[in-house]
Parts: sequence; C-alpha cells; structure tokens
Amino acid sequence: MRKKVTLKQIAKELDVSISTVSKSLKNSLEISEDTRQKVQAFAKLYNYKPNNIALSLKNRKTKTICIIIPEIIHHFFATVISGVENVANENGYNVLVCLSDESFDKEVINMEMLANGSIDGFIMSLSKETQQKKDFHHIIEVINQGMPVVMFDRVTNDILCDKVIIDDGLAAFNATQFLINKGFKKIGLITTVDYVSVGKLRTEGYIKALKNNDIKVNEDLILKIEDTENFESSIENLLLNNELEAVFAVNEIFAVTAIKLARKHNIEVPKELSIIGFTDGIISKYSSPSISTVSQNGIKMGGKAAKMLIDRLESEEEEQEDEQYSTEVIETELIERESTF
Amino acid sequence: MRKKVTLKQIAKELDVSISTVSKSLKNSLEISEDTRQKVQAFAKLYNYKPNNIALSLKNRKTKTICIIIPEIIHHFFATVISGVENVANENGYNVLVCLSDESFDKEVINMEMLANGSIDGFIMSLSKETQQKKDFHHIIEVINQGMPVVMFDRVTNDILCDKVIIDDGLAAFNATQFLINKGFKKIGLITTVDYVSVGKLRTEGYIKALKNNDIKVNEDLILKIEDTENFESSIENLLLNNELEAVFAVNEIFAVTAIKLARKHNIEVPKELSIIGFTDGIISKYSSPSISTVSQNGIKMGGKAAKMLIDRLESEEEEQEDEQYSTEVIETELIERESTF
DNA sequence: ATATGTTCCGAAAACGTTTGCGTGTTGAAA
DNA sequence: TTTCAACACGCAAACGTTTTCGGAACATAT
Repeated sequence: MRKKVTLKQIAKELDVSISTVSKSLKNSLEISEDTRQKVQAFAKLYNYKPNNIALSLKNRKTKTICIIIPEIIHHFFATVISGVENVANENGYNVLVCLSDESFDKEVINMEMLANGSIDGFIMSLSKETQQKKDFHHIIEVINQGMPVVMFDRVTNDILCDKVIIDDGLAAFNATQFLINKGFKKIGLITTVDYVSVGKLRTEGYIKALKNNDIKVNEDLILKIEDTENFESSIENLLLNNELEAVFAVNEIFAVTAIKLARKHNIEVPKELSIIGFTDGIISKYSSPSISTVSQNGIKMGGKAAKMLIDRLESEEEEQEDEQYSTEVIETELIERESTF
Repeated sequence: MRKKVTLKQIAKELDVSISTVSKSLKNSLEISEDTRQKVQAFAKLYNYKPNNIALSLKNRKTKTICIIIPEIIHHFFATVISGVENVANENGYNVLVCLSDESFDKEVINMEMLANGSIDGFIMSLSKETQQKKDFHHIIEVINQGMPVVMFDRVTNDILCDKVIIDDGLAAFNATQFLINKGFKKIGLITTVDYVSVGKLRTEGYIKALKNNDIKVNEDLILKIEDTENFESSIENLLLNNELEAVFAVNEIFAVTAIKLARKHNIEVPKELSIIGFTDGIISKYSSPSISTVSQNGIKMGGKAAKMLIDRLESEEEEQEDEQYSTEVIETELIERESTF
C-alpha cells in the first residue's frame, strides 16, 4: 500500500525545499529547467496529487456546493440533482447531497454542519415542515455569514436570495384552461394542503382559470390531501360522487392514482374522464394510459440554480457584492399524452 | 454581514492566546474557571463554530464519504442513496454524490478528483462502460492508497474489497420458478446484454430454472437489449411471434413496456400473459396492472454499504487493518401484484 | 531563604499547500 | 578588482485547528 505522497516527502527525497517542489510543479520560471524536470519526473512517478483539503484551507474555498432537498425518491428532485451535478462538474465543483426528509430539524442540522467552511454555497428546496413553521432563521443566518444560497421550487418570499422556480400558478392555469377549451366544465382538482407553497399556487391557478371562464368554483370538486393520510378513498369519493368530466392533479401520484381508481370503477380514461397531471416524471410516461402533464424541467432547473450559485461565488472574488438578487422562471410545457381526450 | 469568527479573532479580542481559547472551549481543566467562562460566553455570542476544513486537515479525515452511481434517475439508485445518507448521518458523516452517467471516463475523473484527501472512502456501483472495458485500475489505485471502497449491486470479482449485493441469479431463478409453478412453459426473458453483470446473472438464473424443470431453453424467447437501441419493436416481436404464456423482465422499464405493448395488441395481462419484473420501483407499484416483481431493497443495501464503509474507517484507527473483506448479500423478495395470475 | 508543588497560560509544531521576498552564487561589464 | 544584474533557490507566513510541552507566578513546606 502506497500512501499518498506530499510535497514535503518529495522535497526530502530530492533534497530541495518544499517551495522549490511546489514551484517546479507549477512550472515557475523561478526554478531552473533542470530542477523542474527532476521534480516533475519524480512527482509523476509517485503519482503526486495536491491535497484538496489543504488547498481548501489555504484558498478558503472548497469547490463544493451542497444541495438540500426534501426527498430524493421524488423523481423531480432526482432530475434537479442531475442538473446541478452537470453544471457543477463542468465548473469544477463537487456536489454534496443532503436530505431533509421534509423535516425542519434535519434541515437546520444539515445547514449548520456545513456552513463552517465545508462548502461554498447552498442550493435548496424547503422542507414541508419548514414551510409550515415559517421559521427560516437558519437560512438567514447562513446568508448573513456571506454564504450564497439559491432556492428552487419550494421557495419563500421571506428570504432574500437568488431563486429559480416555475410559474406554478400560470402552469396550473394553462392546464385548467386546456381542459376548459376541450369543453369540460366539471373539472376536479386534486391538490395538497395549502402550506405547501407550490400546491397552493397551483390551486390558485386552477381557480383563476375557472373564474376567467365564468365557471363557478365548486368546493366539492376540490380535494386537498395531507401527505400522511390514506388518500385513495378520498379520491374515490371525488370520482364517484360527482359527475366529473376532467381532473387536474398537482402531482403524478395523484394523477396515476386517479386513473387507477377510475379504471376500478369502470370509468374509462380518457373517454369518460380526462386527466392532467403535474411533473413529467417516469410515472406519467410509463402509465397506461400515459398521462398528459405539465412538464417542469428539473434538469434545467437544477442547472440554472447551479449556474446562479457559481456565478455568485466567482463574482464575489472580484467585485464587491452587488447584492442584487434575481428570480429565474423556468418555462413549463403541457405535454399531451393519452389521458386527455 | 457577520463573517465567521475564528479562534484567532476571539483570542485577540479577549487578549489571550489561541491555545487558551481552544482549551477553554473544550472545557480543559488547564484553564481557570474564570477564563473558561469568559471565553465560552464570548464564543457563544459570536456563534463560534470550528472550521471543518481546518479540522479535516489536522485530523486527516473529512467525515465525508462519496457514493458514485451510474444514474440518479433510476429509482433504485435513489433509494440506495437514501439508505447511505441515513446511516452516514447517524454516524456524523456527509455524503457526496457523484454520477458517472454510465461513463468510464467520468468515473475515473470523479475518483481521481476526490481521492486526494477530499473524502474518507467510496461507495460505488460500476458504470456500464467500466463493466464492458473491464478496466478497474482507477479503483485499484484508490484502494492501494489505503482508501476503503465498498461496491454494491454492479460489482466485479476482479477487485478485492467489501461488497454488498443481492443474489441476482437466485432471485431470477425464483422468479422464473414462480412462473413455472403456475404451469407456464413458454416463458420469455427480456434482459440486457451480457456485460452488465446483474443482467447476465439474472439471465443465468432464468436458464437454470428452466433446465431444472426440464424445459428446453428456446433462444427465440430470449431478448437481449442494448440500452441505446429502440427496444419497443423488439419486445413487440417477442410478444407476437411466440405463443408466450409469461415474461420475466430484468427491470421495470422492460416489464412496463411489455405490458403496454401487450395491451396495444389486445393481449390481456395477466389473463393471457403473466409478467414479472425486477426492482420494486415506483413504476411497478403505480402501473396498471401493477407489476409483480423481485424487490431489491435499495435502502437496506445503501445502509449496509455505508455501515461497512464506516466500520472500516473507524476500525482503521485502532487495530492494524485485518484486510478481511466480506460480501454481504441482501435478501430479495418476490412481490405478487396484479400482473401475474 | 530555599526547595517543592500547583495553577494557569502561551509558544510552537503539526496537518499540506502557495507565494512574496530575501539571499547566495554566478558571470559579465566597468 | 569592484559592481551589478540575473538566476536559482529557500525562508517564512498564511489558512484554522489541536495538543504537547515548558515556564511564569504564586503558595506551601522545609
């Protein structure tokens, strides 16, 4: 087993100073051609690589960014990570992934652990619990220490920082309008409870579309689901007790479950019931019938977030921080598949 | 903006030495009660937290482990990450996620980048390309440097290290036997090309089950799919040109695609065709009909891998490394759902 | 007054780098 | 012979910790 070799060891071996070795490896003209060659050959032979930790300490930057997400199992978040990873790697950054498990405490612990020099900046999407408590002191603290934070998807107005989101309201509006254009009037909504920011926005978009078309909003057609509850029977009720023509679901799971339950009760999709989901994940694509959905491009979102973070990191070096935060909106797209008529 | 405070700053402020501050914060008896209190109060006020990078450099360990996976979009790999994260966090470790994108080069680059002090150890699943090239020098190099590596799922016998796998052959055997027990004889196999280790093992399990039951292996019923090709028509051919009674697919995508194409040609699942998949992912659960499948518990797998890695990391400190590698086999389970009769 | 023991604290090394600056050696010009 | 530039290299500081060791100051015992 050959342990990693350091500058010091090379220096000792070659009987020169550490600085000479360092400069030689950087091809500094300060060092004679001769010595440089010798050092470089030796370094190559022993496969010398500078110690990243030492560099991080010296440069006071780690070239590592951390992404905190509520759940990695969600396909959408996985795609965001993928997007972040891509542009991070392109720019020589590594990606540390932390999961909050939708828990406020885990979010706080993670941030506090890493805000001590381990990383250069955060990309994050709020946990449900954090959104519910509206307690953001841990994030504000980090920002005050001068560490840049970029929030995505589940964001809050209570924090000033760069953000990248989709226009959830508009996307929901468009999806609903799409159904209305098909001639449907009795359109159900399966959504989350209001403290989930994106759920709320999508609900608002749905309502706005109905109102815009002079369709009365019927609370019986709106189903707000707590994550913990067993929601199958609620959806079943919605499908059976109303003469629905269409359903807009704010995520894939709700959409595919609706389809499944419809089939169970011999309601044919899309013939008797059109369904639109949200998030173009693996479920929508492989379900049968495949699900028409609002696509939020996670890769693009992650990439954009990473770019914003890195830009800020690299600009901090030169100029004095301008402290101009921006919010990027990623385009969504309605993908028509088999679940709508 | 209050930048992070260091020992040095506290020392200066309080007009004591750095060592006094450090010791005070550790409640060392060397320091008078008085001074300790003063320092601790000051540190708390300024929210002092030791700099992790400096600690890493000093202790020569980072409390960070890296997991390298081929694709984060695969649900299975996402669950593995989740498992790794859990036990890593419990033990005070952070998790760096790297994606190889199934590319040999990216795998090499990632490992080389991080093997220089950035992390304490690797958990990894081989990329397809690496498996194809059978070039493992980058991994061996890292191990030789004394950095522990734990491989999972896609492993190789060419490397000596800790491993955690499922018994792919046995699981496939059991799945096939399950179909045989139902009375089926014409059982199709949709698998990957042979260089994907798990694909090969599953194919072997399938064949063994057939032979065990004196069923002739019919090459026409075996479909080996390259990832790049458009495999829908191949599957369609398999379904149409043979009087299949059942299909065993080595992953979710193949299974759900088979179901979809069967429906397209009015072959009813499971009435006319039973289908078993592999990997208990989100697709199998939400497909309709939902898919019977071999469940490989990713969370457990990741957790086990993390535990093995951390155990090795922490044991290295005390004893001399025993260099006894082990391979853990995670139990699989056949989950019966609607796609089998 | 001297020896011994406590208590409290600081200097310095170490982890592995990078880099500004100082210095010794050389050769050539004056 | 003296002077000076150019060259080649080493010293030391810095990043932020922890920890060993030595030592100052004081109190107590002889």
